[in-house]
Amino acid sequence: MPRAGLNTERVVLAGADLADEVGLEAATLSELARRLDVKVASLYSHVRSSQDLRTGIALIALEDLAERVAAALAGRSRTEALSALGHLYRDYAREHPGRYEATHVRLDVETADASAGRRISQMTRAALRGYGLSPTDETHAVRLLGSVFHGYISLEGAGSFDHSRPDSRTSWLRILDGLDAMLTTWSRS
Amino acid sequence: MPRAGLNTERVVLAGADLADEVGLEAATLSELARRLDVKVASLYSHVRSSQDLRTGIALIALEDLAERVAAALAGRSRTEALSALGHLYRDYAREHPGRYEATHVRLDVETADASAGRRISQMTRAALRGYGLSPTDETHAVRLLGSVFHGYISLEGAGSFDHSRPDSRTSWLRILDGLDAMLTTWSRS
DNA sequence: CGTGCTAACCTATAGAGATTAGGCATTTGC
DNA sequence: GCAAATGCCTAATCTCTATAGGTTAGCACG
Repeated sequence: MPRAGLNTERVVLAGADLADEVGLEAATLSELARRLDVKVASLYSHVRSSQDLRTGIALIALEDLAERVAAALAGRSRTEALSALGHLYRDYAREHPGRYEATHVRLDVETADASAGRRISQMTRAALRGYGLSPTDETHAVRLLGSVFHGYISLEGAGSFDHSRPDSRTSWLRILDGLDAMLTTWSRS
Repeated sequence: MPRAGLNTERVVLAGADLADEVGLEAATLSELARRLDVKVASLYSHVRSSQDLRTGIALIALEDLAERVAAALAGRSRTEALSALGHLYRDYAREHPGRYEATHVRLDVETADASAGRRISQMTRAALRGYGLSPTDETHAVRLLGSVFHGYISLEGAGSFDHSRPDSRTSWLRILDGLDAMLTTWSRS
């Protein structure tokens, strides 16, 4: 009988696509095997465990994001950079909900250090340089932005803003605007 | 043989305690049954499903939070109210990580409407009244605060701020301060 | 061409959790 | 002290994860 011709990369990519379709939680090895038309045990030649699959998806997603962040920040600073970042994350989460979810699974320290996550936070920090913050405030700002982006996208994804006016996009624009004003003020305090 | 004397409330409460200990994910009916010294099937007399258990934990947590929010906001407004809210959520998440996690599981519309969640958002809105925002901006502000609180606590819980300076509490204070300044500015725009 | 290695895939097995069906025993209300 | 309701049980079935160990496709090289 013919082989499926899998390897680790293809399995993880298929896992990422599956996660985008059905959610990270429901992206099980069993379902993945079904889609790849292969027995479950066969997948263990390519990934160590289901947790390992999730980690792989997270690493893919972080690479994706790092690439997009780099493109979005090129030639932009302050207001423009902030806005670009905000839209970028929100769009990515809508386009690839499973991958985005994977972005927030807990990674062990070495894996996290070796991931594209570091690059992303460095780029974010660089993008904030235009606000002229102190190094400490720059750290606070990176944490703040991470929190707002993650929090908003997570609540929006959970449907928290579905049943009230105004629509979510309006709030998002207003919030990005507010963050810009806030960072502008910070540089003077 | 003597009975354990369970009912729905006790089961859900034990589930909440278990979730605080081992995390919501790991708070399974099997483990719960073990702790209550009862067979798994017996729990189905009290909860419909493991999803139903999680929903129950979420409702308990929202009630808890509503109570604390009411106490924290009494006699406070603007800066003080905002700060009280921020510390309240962060403390609750540290004290009851499993219950806090449950707070963000997706509830169906009717359940969510009947929960203490509505009360919480109404109280939050009322607490912001002191900033003199337009009704629309008040909505944006409630969404912003929800996002920052949820996002920060979630990232902090995932260990994202563990391996860099300054410590997390310092950022939290700075962020609450920044939000206060931002809302103050909003009222004039 | 054929020998043989390696990677890809398989069967079989086992344990954990969720869920349902159906039965027995303990309480509780009268 | 009896009937009904309640609390708990055994047993069976699914699904998913994981491991052990066996088979074969397909290439690399003589």
